[in-house]
Amino acid sequence: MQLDRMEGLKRTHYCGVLRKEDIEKEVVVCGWVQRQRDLGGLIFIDLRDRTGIVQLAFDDNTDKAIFDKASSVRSEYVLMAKGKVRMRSSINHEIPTGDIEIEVTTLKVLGASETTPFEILDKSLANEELRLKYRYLDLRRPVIQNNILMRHKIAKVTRDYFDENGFIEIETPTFIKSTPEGARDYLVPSRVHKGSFFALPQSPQLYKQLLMLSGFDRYMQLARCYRDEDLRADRQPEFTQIDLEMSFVEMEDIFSIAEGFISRLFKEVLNVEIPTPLPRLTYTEAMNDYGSDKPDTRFEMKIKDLSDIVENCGFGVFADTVKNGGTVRAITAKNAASVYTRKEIDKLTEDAKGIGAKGLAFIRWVEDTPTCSFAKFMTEDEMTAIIERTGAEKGDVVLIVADKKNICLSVLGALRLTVAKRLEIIPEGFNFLWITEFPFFEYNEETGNWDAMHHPFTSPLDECLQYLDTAPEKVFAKAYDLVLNGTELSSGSIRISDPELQKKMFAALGLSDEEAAEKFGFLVDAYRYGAPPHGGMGIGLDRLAMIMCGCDSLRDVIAFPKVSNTGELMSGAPSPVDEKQLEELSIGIIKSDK
RNA sequence: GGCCUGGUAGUUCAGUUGGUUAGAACGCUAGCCUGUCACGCUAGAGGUCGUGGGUUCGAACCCCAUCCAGGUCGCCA
Repeated sequence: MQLDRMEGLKRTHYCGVLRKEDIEKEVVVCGWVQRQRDLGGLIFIDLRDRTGIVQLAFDDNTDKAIFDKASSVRSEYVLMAKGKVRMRSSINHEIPTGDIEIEVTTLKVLGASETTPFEILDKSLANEELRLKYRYLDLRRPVIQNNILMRHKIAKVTRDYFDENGFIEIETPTFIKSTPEGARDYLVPSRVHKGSFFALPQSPQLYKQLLMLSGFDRYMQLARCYRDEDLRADRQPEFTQIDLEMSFVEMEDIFSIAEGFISRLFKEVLNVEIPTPLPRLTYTEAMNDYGSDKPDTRFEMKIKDLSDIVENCGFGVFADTVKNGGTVRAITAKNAASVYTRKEIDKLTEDAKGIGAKGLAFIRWVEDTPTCSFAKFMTEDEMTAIIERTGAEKGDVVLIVADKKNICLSVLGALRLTVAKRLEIIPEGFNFLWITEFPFFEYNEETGNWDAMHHPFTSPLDECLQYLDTAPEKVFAKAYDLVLNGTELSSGSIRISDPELQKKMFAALGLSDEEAAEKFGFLVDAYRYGAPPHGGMGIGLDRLAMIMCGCDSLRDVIAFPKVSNTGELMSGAPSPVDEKQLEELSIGIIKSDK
């Protein structure tokens, strides 16, 4: 195929912007062929660019040469067309440019295309694996282009907002010192320092804290972050955070900056009003009511504690659990009895067992009186009390888990989501929620140690300081998460700026001075030279874009995403490298039998 | 690493109890067609049934292993 050259021809309009008002104008448009319709003596071509589609018209009687060229054009050819905008003889009400078409006088074929592996349709019929292998074609689809465009708008509004509020964007390094805490690091071998490695940052955490000590006062960055852990629909190994840190602030100041950002962002990008201040729940409330530290509060279905009712009942599973320090709790699924048949509940039970429950007791209220498998062990008063506590009515299903408190709550929290999705009772919309007062310590059953739940630089709540040495479980942190529709969007804290307090925290975590110096030496040193009170947060840009675009997967809002084995299907990364490259780095590959 | 789901034409899928030549739609190619817009009509090409092994007279179908993709648990301070 002989391709044409542009020869000085300039685009005057994007395809999707032409309207009735442009009739009689000479225009030049560029784009890809969505479809060519050859009617015999008449050809129509839908030309597509990132703004939309416009129809090109060719008539056999007007110009035979152009007509023949148009007839040779195939899907996804790249064209440049000059011509006059005119009214269509039959209007297409489905598209914005449906009133007009371009009577083409100059047609240039700038790029030919082989038949694509899948059709470039907005509602693609091809599966994701194929689309990711040919991601550059997938990215031609308007729905994906709109997502990428919205992501751009989000980034733009973010920079505008924080700039207007005195934040300075500062880039922090992406080759940094590896620290053993947290997620697994991606490592980059150093050629100069043989046997030593850089790590890619999991977040700019330490650097942004140092920037506060340097006096930059308000910092933000659209920061690339890396974690070498397994993927999920909402987890990619490389991702972007709206990272920020502020000096001379307390939690409330950070909340109000973040809330101002959220409401501005949703107004500008989606024209949606987010009322502020955003609602808050403490970690303890969230766990007790919803069995999750990132509850989806768009629907109720709160967890109810039945322990006091069943403590002395005749049903051994319940009574023994309570007597052994466990708990018995329930959720009530309204009007679920028709969906959740015996068989369906059995499936739920399997789900529950899969996530750690020993079993699932239930009440399925179909007839006039509630019935359940354990009723024969209960007194009438106990049953009445359970019905009253759970608020169950005819048509409802009550799911009951008896176990250690943390298992019981997390299982019910998971079931709550499963059931709500199945019953389709989750309303549309954007439901923001702060989770506050996280526990500082987390008991590690394997090691018998108390680990930091957030990170060791998180400030404890002032009123908890007295329990540091005596009762770690009573110490809560100035740490907070921002949750949107049940997705953890952001995590942040007020940091410790007092070196003495930091020392105490390291001690409480079982770190000696030497160990602390070894792991965080430069940071600990820095705090000895005048540290302002400061805190901040990191907001997941990808997750935010995903929810704002109404997508279920991060892959839909990332131009070139990774798949579940952390690879990239298009380029085939990661890949083996030359022996020579490894030699320069003094790296050998250990062959494993597995 | 565990569990669940899927892999058949370029694409999306169907494929009965294991039984003759593995089908449909879209796409593609060719021809016809002057107002289409998911154009229409006619004809045609197109398949290692993910891969390897096994059972069987016979496997897309049953068994085992393995690869790939998705979801999820572990993991993600």
